[in-house]
Amino acid sequence: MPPTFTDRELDLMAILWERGPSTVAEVRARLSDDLAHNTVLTVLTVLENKGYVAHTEEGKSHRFRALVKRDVAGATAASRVVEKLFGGSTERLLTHLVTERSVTAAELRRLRRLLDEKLREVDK
Amino acid sequence: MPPTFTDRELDLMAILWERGPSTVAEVRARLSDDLAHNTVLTVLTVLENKGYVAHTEEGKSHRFRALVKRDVAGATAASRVVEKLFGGSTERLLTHLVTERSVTAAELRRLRRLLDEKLREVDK
DNA sequence: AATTATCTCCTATAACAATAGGAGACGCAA
DNA sequence: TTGCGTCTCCTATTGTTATAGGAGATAATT
Repeated sequence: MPPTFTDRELDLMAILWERGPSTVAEVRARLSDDLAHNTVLTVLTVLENKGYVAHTEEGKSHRFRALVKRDVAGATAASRVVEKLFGGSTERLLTHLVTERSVTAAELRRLRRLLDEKLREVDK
Repeated sequence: MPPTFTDRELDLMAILWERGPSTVAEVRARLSDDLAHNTVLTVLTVLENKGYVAHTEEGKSHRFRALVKRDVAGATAASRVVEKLFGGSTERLLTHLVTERSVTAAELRRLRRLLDEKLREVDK
């Protein structure tokens, strides 16, 4: 039931989330892989059938928009990663992200502030 | 090139990572879905063909072990989630995890310590 | 008006995912 | 020694993913 996407579907969804409602041509232009126009259209139609996007007519073409919010999809995906790849430990994923991926000092500081807030909330 | 798994494959890999080298029967016992013995065997064979697991004979049966380390697979998956679902921002995923998933006070504190270390390293 | 580019719609195909049955080997219990 | 359970091996089915060609409409271009 939670929204889940195949690799290619996710590529397209990412584009819709990033630049908002888009036509096939627009999506296709932003796509890193060079797919046929029809291929993109087909994938979008599949996503539509699954209820994850919808479209409105716009002249000759269709403008597709995401119906699922990125955070919702993100939460689902994050859960799965935590469960299956980090042994169910959110902390382990957090640690991984902080140590293995590049995070700027500013981001680290913001995150620390967030942790402080969280901790205050818990302690009280 | 990076190791990537289908849903079902990931279920099995998770078991191999958790309890180490296992026979089909052992994997099957730990599996939450009730799959036929042969189904499990087939998936393990597929994983073997892909080079992600290997097996050694053990009496009548085979003992399968993961060839890919969980962290490696985890890093790959985490990258993908960050790129496609959190707009490429590691910070956003971190924030999501801290605010939306249950993390204990102890974990928060450990994480804060980690951040402090990281920051000291950067500032210096 | 004729050509060209661009769309959707319908249809198709190859590859892979997911699941499992039956055959035959092999050890163990009765 | 005759089954019974368990195992791998081979094979198969159904569904989904990934990709796209051709037809026909329509808008833009010359």
